[in-house]
Amino acid sequence: MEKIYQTEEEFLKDYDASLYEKLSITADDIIFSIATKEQKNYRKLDQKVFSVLLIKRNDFPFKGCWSLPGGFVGIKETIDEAAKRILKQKTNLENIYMEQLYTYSNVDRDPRMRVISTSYIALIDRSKLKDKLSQDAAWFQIQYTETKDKVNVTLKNENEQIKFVVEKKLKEKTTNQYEYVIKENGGLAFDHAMLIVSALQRLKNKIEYTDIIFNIMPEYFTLSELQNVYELILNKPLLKPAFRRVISKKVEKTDKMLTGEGHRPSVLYRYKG
Amino acid sequence: MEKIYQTEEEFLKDYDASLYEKLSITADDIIFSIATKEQKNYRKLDQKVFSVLLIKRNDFPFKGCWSLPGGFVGIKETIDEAAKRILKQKTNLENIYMEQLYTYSNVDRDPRMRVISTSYIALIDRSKLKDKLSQDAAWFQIQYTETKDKVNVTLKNENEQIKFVVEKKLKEKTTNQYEYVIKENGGLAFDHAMLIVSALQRLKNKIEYTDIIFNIMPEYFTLSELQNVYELILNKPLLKPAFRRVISKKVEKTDKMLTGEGHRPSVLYRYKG
DNA sequence: CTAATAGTGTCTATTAGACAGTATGTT
DNA sequence: AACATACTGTCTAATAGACACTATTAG
Repeated sequence: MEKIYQTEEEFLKDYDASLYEKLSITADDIIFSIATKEQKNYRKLDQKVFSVLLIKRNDFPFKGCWSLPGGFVGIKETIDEAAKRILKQKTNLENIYMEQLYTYSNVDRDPRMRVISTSYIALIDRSKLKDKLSQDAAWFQIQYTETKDKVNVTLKNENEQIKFVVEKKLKEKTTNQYEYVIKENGGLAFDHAMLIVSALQRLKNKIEYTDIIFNIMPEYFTLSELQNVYELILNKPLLKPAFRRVISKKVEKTDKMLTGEGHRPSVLYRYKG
Repeated sequence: MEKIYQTEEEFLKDYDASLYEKLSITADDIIFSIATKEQKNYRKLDQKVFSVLLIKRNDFPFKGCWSLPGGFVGIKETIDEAAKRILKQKTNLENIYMEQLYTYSNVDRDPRMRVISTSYIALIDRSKLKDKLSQDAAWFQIQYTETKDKVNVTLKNENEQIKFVVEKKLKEKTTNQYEYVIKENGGLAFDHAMLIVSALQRLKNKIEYTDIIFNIMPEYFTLSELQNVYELILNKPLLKPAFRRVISKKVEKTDKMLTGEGHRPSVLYRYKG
């Protein structure tokens, strides 16, 4: 016969937490940053490069594959804390912009067992990155093309190239929400090709109506550099006068200049928080 | 000595899933809808009412308190499926607009044990609600006022009134993200006051740049009704000509009219998907 | 006729798109 | 000098804000 509890205290004392089936949860970080690639022509501006951090897996499953940095959430830890801990392990950085993206719960995401994964976007200003990356980690340049129903992504580092294709399926027309289905995963672990595309899309959207971009920029930057980063992430060219008009509300001039570039120097700006 | 695995298959066969500490996950639904309250003055338009569905808890913890509909996610079920199952249990509705909101993982959210909760927003067009609600469920009208750093919410049904206050703490200035901290929870279970405020904010944002509102509207509606719903959710009046100009891209005229209202009849429109 | 809402016209202010021009440091 | 980029001016098109007006029905 079931016992009738009169008070919450009494109930909690007897509560058997093992009654419910449990599962494991991981945090996966999609860490983006901007790097600078020097140009050979002394007159040309240095090119900006948009990249994501990947980890070479040292264990099964997917041993030897590249994957997003991730790990199990401890029993006394929030998912946010786990996401930050993983970021710190790989980059030795703290106080970095992070945002929860989505919680994925497909039953067969992980071949080992039932694992739910919450993904986080992190944006790193590389000038803060003083220490070396953890030795299993590497930056991969992101280049992508997008059509109405497909995203093609190429990730490159000095030695390797990963290409994958994700299909966009309209899930909800009222809100333009898509479901992303991996068509070719290019050897990436788990469903990480999909997580990267989701993160890219989120970043691309947010860049249009928030100031999120300043988290990936160094403290001082020229307006051309800033425009360049916008263009890289949005994947389309912007008109200079319009860009300057709009961005001028968000930034402030400093008395610093960027000189020695083989052409007219430019004023350095700063985010007007 | 640790065994060295040569193939993934071999590794998976031996993998002991119990090695990692596990936890439970619940799905919580924040179900919004619009109802119509008849006016006494025959000339006046019926008033729209914005509401959320709450459940009277029949078990500890928080026995007797109102809470959001929620429940544990099964081991063979995705969180999305759980969220839909819960919605169906309480409203007998399927194919309803649902969207994942956030995953909360504070260690002490639930007094019983470590529980992580993923919240979902659902929008219901009440004309689809043919069956009675489950007997522990009730609609509560939402009214709220908002300042720079606080949200005051009143939930009302025929017999009861729940008032709660949630503080807004700016978490990230670049993206205007807030952390919500419950100041008075008005007797709601768990951290549900906070979940309701988060969902309200998300809805309020999305209504401005998506067509999400049409999920809460019946198939045919007048532009005044639609404007009324916008105003209820945004909590601010809109100018009629501007509203009509903008909304005209999203809706189409039908040949139906709404008559018998004590004044000039109005054309019924439909969402132009 | 009147109350109440439906629906339109228009003026102005603001913002976005496009292009052409001028300015300036480095080699 | 010439190259490459910095930076500005201005015209036009599109959009948003504000207000006043006309139109139509039930009672």
